[in-house]
Amino acid sequence: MKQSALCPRFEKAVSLLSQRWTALVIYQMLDAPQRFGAIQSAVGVSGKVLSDRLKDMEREGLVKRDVYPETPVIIEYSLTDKGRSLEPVLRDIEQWSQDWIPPTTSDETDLTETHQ
Amino acid sequence: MKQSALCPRFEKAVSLLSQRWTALVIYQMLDAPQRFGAIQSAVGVSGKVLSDRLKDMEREGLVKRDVYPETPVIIEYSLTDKGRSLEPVLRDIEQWSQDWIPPTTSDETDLTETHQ
DNA sequence: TATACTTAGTTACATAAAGTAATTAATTAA
DNA sequence: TTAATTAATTACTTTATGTAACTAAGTATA
Repeated sequence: MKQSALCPRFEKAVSLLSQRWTALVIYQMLDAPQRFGAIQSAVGVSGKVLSDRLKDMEREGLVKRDVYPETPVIIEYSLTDKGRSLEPVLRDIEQWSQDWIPPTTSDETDLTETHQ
Repeated sequence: MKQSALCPRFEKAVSLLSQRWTALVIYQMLDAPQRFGAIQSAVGVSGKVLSDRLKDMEREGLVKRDVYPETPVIIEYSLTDKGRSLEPVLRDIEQWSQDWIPPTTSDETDLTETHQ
């Protein structure tokens, strides 16, 4: 049991997005190119896993790594066109979460209700 | 390091969709309610993990499990409204995969090109 | 000059998740 | 009776993720 009847391109896309942290990291980078530490504290991922994930995403052509040889050196991660093209997917997920995930008690500013 | 600055509802939605197999199982069920074995062979997941995943999804209110006491008994899984409401997200991912994931050699019917 | 701090990681180790294969209970078909 | 099917479960292995300490290069501080 290993064969699926699904489109391999779709399966690939899903496997990219279901790597833990990948979607959150891309979402975070929609705002602006960012440094390692900024991404790390924004999404709450460990250094080890973020390091792995950024390498994966670079290999997949979703993220670009730029080294600015200032002093001290600045390493900045940004989305490629391919990475940025996931924005609609992430916005849909964001909207869905507002519609269907109940607010937590700390979300006190919410006035609208979720379904279900 | 464990705190993130992201919306907890969005984080929850992402964590649901980044559970391995969850998106593929929902996608598969968009067609029709289905039995365990049909889902299993359509998406190529092991029985153990599918069993876990269906329980998770039931607990999250995405999937409904119906027992038809025919003989032999038929157990059918279907999407709830909440589960079905993920369809636009999955269609976006599907479209993205067509636009950005290169076809495999076995995708010989493709005439269009991907970017990059 | 020595000490501490920051950044962008890496390493070693522990725990959790997923994969594989065999097994089960209920029922049916040969 | 024996074999097959369905919807799982169990035991075991492999992979992924998490945690915490560490590093190298440079900077700031005492």
